Amino acid sequence: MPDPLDDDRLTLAGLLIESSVGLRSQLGRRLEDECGLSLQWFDLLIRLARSPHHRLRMAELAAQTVLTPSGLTRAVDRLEEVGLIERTACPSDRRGAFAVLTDEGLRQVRTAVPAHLIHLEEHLTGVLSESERSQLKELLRKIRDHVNPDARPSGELRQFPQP
Amino acid sequence: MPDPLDDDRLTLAGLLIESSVGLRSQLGRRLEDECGLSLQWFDLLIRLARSPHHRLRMAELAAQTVLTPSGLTRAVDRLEEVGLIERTACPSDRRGAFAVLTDEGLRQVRTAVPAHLIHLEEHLTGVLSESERSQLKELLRKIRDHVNPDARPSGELRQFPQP
DNA sequence: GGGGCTTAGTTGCGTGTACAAGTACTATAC
DNA sequence: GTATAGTACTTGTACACGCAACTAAGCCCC
Repeated sequence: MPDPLDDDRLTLAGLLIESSVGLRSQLGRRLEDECGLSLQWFDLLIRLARSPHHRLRMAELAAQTVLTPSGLTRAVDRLEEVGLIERTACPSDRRGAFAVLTDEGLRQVRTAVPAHLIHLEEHLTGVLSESERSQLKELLRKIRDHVNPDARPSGELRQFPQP
Repeated sequence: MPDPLDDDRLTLAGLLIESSVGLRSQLGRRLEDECGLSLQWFDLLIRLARSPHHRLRMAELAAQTVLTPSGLTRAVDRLEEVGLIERTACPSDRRGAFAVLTDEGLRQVRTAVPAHLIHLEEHLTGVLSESERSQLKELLRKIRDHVNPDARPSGELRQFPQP
């Protein structure tokens, strides 16, 4: 009788989590050192940068990221304080708010992205062949779609309804 | 000229992080509801359970988990308070401390693991075929070993020097 | 058009975390 | 053998996060 403590699925889950946490910490350190942006901020900024008009509703942004709506509110507060994003009211729904990238915010993302791509290459894609990368992408997409179906775009540009 | 914002590597990194975060939040919720253990605690307990004599040096445990030494100290404090683990002095190095699973701690892990395996099956391995699982495992192992070479065992039982 | 119900976002509060400084011990050098 | 450097862990402090409760606005339906 095999000990359930040795189950293979535990290993797989452990590897997934360790890879991700390890990668995050490496990328975060590099980005912080070289661009003065936390990974969290960079993540929010780049998602806005990739969206039409450089803006997204708070709820959409929250769904795409690691944050709860509450966490996003504070994060956006901080980003607004340093002038990288702004809030604007939604004309068609007065409850809603858009987070909009400022010019300075866009400038910072565009500066940070090339550095980030280098880090990515060093810490992630560098150890994988072309075909491994696409294998991994498909496998992870399955998992992501299953555990968090709301978080569609993370590179896959989806069709946003124009605001 | 392709926009660097659309680079494929960003997608891959995003998928990895989203998968892991999504999985963690699903697993954490289930485990909390059904076993009264946070994923953090479960992670610590299971690592001890898989180690010889059900014990590990604080530094080793910290390296294997998501925590810094400081974070681990508090986490172990809390686990000690509820009687799931204990600290014992290291005879050969009086600076060091072992975290040791108590009988109650071991009991709780052994109770939680079967439930956790079911959750794992539902949220992770269920969407993958046998061959996809082993593909994914090898890919992730490469990444994990690259981003966090200290975190060897997460299923791969390594040979510990006997204390 | 005024009750109920839902949704979008924000705030109060407790908890958990990391960073940096501190303590106690070990190892190295001379 | 004693000064110096390094290691293993712990504490002080500050901050970011999630949960739950709240406000405000939209939606429905009679």
